[in-house]
Formats: sequence, structure tokens, C-alpha cells
Amino acid sequence: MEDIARAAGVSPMTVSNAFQQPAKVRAETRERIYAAADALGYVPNRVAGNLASGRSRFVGAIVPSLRNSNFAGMVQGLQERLEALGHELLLANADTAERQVGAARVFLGRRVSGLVLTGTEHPPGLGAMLRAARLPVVETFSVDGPFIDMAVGFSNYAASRALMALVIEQGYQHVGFAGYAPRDMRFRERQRGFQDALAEAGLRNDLLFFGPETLGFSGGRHALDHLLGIEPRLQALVCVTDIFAVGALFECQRKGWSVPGRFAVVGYGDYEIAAEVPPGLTTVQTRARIIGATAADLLVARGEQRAVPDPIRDIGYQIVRRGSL
Amino acid sequence: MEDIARAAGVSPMTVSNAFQQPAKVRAETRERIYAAADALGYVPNRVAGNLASGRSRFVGAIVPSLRNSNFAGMVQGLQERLEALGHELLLANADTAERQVGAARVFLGRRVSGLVLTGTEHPPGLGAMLRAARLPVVETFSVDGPFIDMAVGFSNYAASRALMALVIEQGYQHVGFAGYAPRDMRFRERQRGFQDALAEAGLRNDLLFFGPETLGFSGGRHALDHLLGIEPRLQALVCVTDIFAVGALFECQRKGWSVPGRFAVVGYGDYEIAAEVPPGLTTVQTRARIIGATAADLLVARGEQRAVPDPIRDIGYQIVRRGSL
DNA sequence: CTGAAAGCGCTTACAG
DNA sequence: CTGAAAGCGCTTACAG
Repeated sequence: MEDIARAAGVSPMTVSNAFQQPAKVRAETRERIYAAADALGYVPNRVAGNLASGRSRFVGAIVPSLRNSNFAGMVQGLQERLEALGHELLLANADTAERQVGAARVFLGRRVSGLVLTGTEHPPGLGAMLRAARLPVVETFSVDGPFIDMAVGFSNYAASRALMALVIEQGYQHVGFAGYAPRDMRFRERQRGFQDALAEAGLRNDLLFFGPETLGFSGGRHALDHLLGIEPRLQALVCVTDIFAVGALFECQRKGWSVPGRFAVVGYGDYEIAAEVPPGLTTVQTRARIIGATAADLLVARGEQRAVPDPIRDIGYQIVRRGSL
Repeated sequence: MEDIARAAGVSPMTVSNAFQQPAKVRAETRERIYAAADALGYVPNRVAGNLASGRSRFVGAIVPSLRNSNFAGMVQGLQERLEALGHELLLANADTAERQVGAARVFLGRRVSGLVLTGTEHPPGLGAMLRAARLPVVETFSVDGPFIDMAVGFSNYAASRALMALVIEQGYQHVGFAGYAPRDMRFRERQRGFQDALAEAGLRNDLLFFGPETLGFSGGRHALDHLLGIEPRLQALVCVTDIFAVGALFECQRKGWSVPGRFAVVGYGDYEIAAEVPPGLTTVQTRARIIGATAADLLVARGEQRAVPDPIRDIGYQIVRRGSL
């Protein structure tokens, strides 16, 4: 900055103003400064800026996986909105509980102005750490607290019930559930919706499979094999994720089973593949992009000390009916 | 830091040493400091630290998409290796050329110690900007320069030739190519391998389809439709990505075509789905994780002013043979 | 509209 | 093994 101040024949102060508060600098001076900055390939040092101002205008998002998820949609929503609001977005990948804490520490150390967390099940101590730092935090894809701070999502229970209403209405009697072993609140609520719906319909509701969260498409295959071993009359599989559901569809194809004639499958998430895989996957659309945009709004509002009237935002879901049930 | 110095009855300096160079502080003093830090929920301010030391020990990676890619594998490799080397990793998502430049500016502004770029086609000016900043940069998934600085990948041309050798050996005569319109060097090399191989075998090599890069699974469907319109005898489709290939497989299923009897498909990337989709996708495994780990090594070495003997690393590829051809 | 002074929370290089 | 001084590159609050 010193260099460009010299080149433009002004003080460093004026250079800073030209970038931060252009209105305070005469147009002519401003142009001279911009020209000098360009010529020198100057990129303002945000590290120094953040330290001096105590603000960072940058939010962090911790995503549990980059693979097979609709976190991509959330990230897109976050990014678009933050960009519009003049903030930056940086991501950290955290596939284990330890890495999740590590990522939070990284962001805290760099003094982010806000943090987005995915899901609601976090390692012990994470919430306390974040609260102690008084950092604005948004948890996503759920409205079932308790939350560390704010949340944007939808009712996983309600969505699950809506999906099950369809399954039951179609007359399926022997229905299985394919879930994850490390169940966070989102997955538990989906399972609860599954079990309550079947119980209320007077149907068996204990055909459950829980695989490790590292399982991708193969989870659907394992679930199907496992549940078929318990109940050979199994007619339908409700999956905690579209990825599991597509895996199950693949397994049906291998067995030569027609879908939904011989067997029905439903998923969760409405990933791109849900619309492409034959015969189309019936699933729950989670509006990931809106979740991201809303999270951005909450974080920025909080960062500017504005009151956030409704810190738990339910943005709903939608059932998407396709060929698989 | 001031606070914890007071609480532990030492100077701030000693606190800093306890965290940065534990060996320089007596064990007893150190314990006192750690206890105080814990009690106060102290998270060292890296912003101040970076500014003071001029080092950041943090690398940035710009990924073009979070969806359907094996960048996830690269990120995993990067993360594991950087963690071991005591560095932090932060990601930026950039799905357009402008966002790519924006992300680079964000990282530059925060004075990263190194940058990982995906692919080799970048907006004009990006290379100049990065070079002007004298920032260590690694481009990935290719060894076909020119590069901004360093690179880790494999020969897309060689991989494509190896795959085509298989296709031709199986006797397929009418073979199409499904690629991306915004072709960066990686995709161009794959296409060149495709065309050269067919030409050398005396076969037609102009059955090409190029879709926008936003196309996911549906790209395979579009490619198939388009090329079939040009050449109804089409027997096989070579895809620039497993995602396209799976989309093509879905389309075959919809048409009731047997694979590879009636139609053959090959992909690129060996994503998880390649092994799961029936009848298994023949593809090129790109060793994304090793690419990430190697990129981390290069960046850290360069950051520590160590000489990097071979800044363009070819880590090879592998053809994975499955049921689709 | 422009600028001199102080300070953000650390680290560096050095002295004790 | 411990600490007082200077400085990293900005911004803030103020004066001119």
C-alpha cells in the first residue's frame, strides 16, 4: 500500500479510503490510485485489514462430504447471496468429528464473521467453543433443535411422514428403511416418521438397516440384501438418501426386478441423479439453495448486530413424484 | 493472549513461545499456560500471527464444482497430507471464470502460502496475477502445459489412447465421443486421443458431441440422441466423464438396449458410481487422492524455499475394466 | 478532500 | 528459560 501511495503521490490513508470508502476521495485522485494499484498488481492485504478493523466479512462453511450430496446446492446459495452482500465464502471439508472441530478452530483462528454447519449432530464441545467465541452460527437442513445458535431447514419428520403417506396409499405392506449408523437428528427424524407412519397404519415397522456413513451407492445394495434376509416379502425400501435409493435401484436392475411393479424405492434429497435414473426416483426435495441463501442472510444480519427476529427458519420441503413409486 | 499471560503469571511472549516452540518453555510453565488458555477458551488469532510472521501455513484450493466430480478425492488427499505437514486447507467454489479469478483474489488477499487449481484452462490474467504474487501454484489432473507454476496429473492423451485401444480391440466400428463445449486442455487431450486412435485404425472419427459443462447425467442422454441422429449404426460412446457415461447407460436402459451387447459405453474418472451402476463402467482411474497428496508436498516444499526438482509430476492412470465394454 | 498518530494481536530478533 | 521493544499492513478516529 505504501508503494502505491508513493506512486500516486498521496498518503497510505487516502489509498485505504479509495478502496474502502470511494466516496470520500476525489474522483481524480481515486483514478490515479487505481491506476497505480493496477500497475503494481496490488492485492490489498486482508489479513492486516481484518486485524486493524476487527471485522472480516468472510464466512466459513463446514461440509461433511464433497461427494454425493446436495450440500453443493447449499454452497451455491450461500455463495450467490454472500457475494451480493459483499462477503466472502470459504469452505472446509470435515469427514470426521475431529476434523469438524479442527475446521471450526481453523475458522475461529482466522476470525470468520460467521459459520455454517451442516446437520445438527456435532462433536461434544463444538457448541460450547462456538458459543464462547460469540460467533454467529447457522445449522442447516433441520429445524429440530436444540441448536447452537440459528438454523435453516425443514422438518425431516414432516417430510418423512408425507413420503410415507404416499407409500402406504399405494398399498405397500412390507416396507424397509435404509439408514445410517451414525444418525444425527436429521436421520433420526426421518426414521421416526417412517416408523410412526407404519405403526399408525397397523403395519410392521421394524425392518431397519443402518450402515456406516461412509457408504455410498453400495449402501442401497447392502440394505436390500440385509432386509430381504429378514423379510423375503419385502416390497419397498425407504432410503435416507437418494444415493442409497439409487444403489437399491441398481440392485433391482441386477436382480431383473421391475420397478415399481416388483419393488418400489423412495429416496431423500432430490439429487440430480434422481431425475435421470430409470424409472425416475420419488424423493424429497430439500431446497438446498434456498437454505444456503437464507443462512447467508441470517449470518450477515447477525454480523451487523441487526436483530434476527426468527433465528430458526423453516423453508419447507417438497415431495417429488417419479416412477420408482 | 494478554489475558492468558496475566492468568498464568508470565509475559505474552512466553505464551506465544509455549504454543509455537514448546521446547523453549519449561514444562511446568507450559502446563500453567495451557490450563489458563483452556479455561479462557483461547483460540490463537492467526490473523495477527500471519501478519506478524509473514507466513500463513495455509493453502487454498479452487474447485470448479462440488457435484459429481472426483475433486473430492483430490481434496481428501490434500487434506490428509497438509494436516500431517501442519498446514491448513481451505476451499473455494468457483463455477465460472469470473468466480475463479474472484476466488484467487480472496486467497491472495488472505495471503495463502500456496494454491491448488483444478484443470488447466484459466481465465486470462489469472496466471499473470498469481505469478506476480510469486505464489506457489499447482495445477492438477494434467501434465500438458504450459503451466503457471507446478502441476500434478497424468497424460490425458495417453489415458485416452489406452482406453481407445480397448474399444478398437473389441471390434467396435462406429464410435462416438461425448465431451464438453468449454474444453480445457484435459478434455481436448482426451478428444485428441479418441480421434487419433480411430484414424490410425482407419475408422471414422468425427462423431463428436459437445455439451455445456453444466450438463451432468443428462449430458450422456443428449450425446446419445444427437450422435444417433447422425449415425444410426452407432455402437459405442466414449465419454469425457463417468457422469456422462452413466447418463448414457441410463438412456440405454430406457431404450431396452443390452450393454455391452447392443451398445458399449466407457467413461473417465472412476467415480464411485462406476463400480455400482450395472453392468459396471469401464473407465480411467485418475488417482485423485495421490494427486492431492502430491500437490500438498510440492506446495509445502516450495513454501519452505526448498528446491522442487520435478515441478511437473506425472502420477499415471489406470484403466479399470468392467462390464460396459 | 487529505493526512499524522495510534493500535489491532501477534512474532521476531535479541538481551538478560 | 523468560521478557521488553519494534514492527507486520492495514483501519479508526480525529484534525486540518
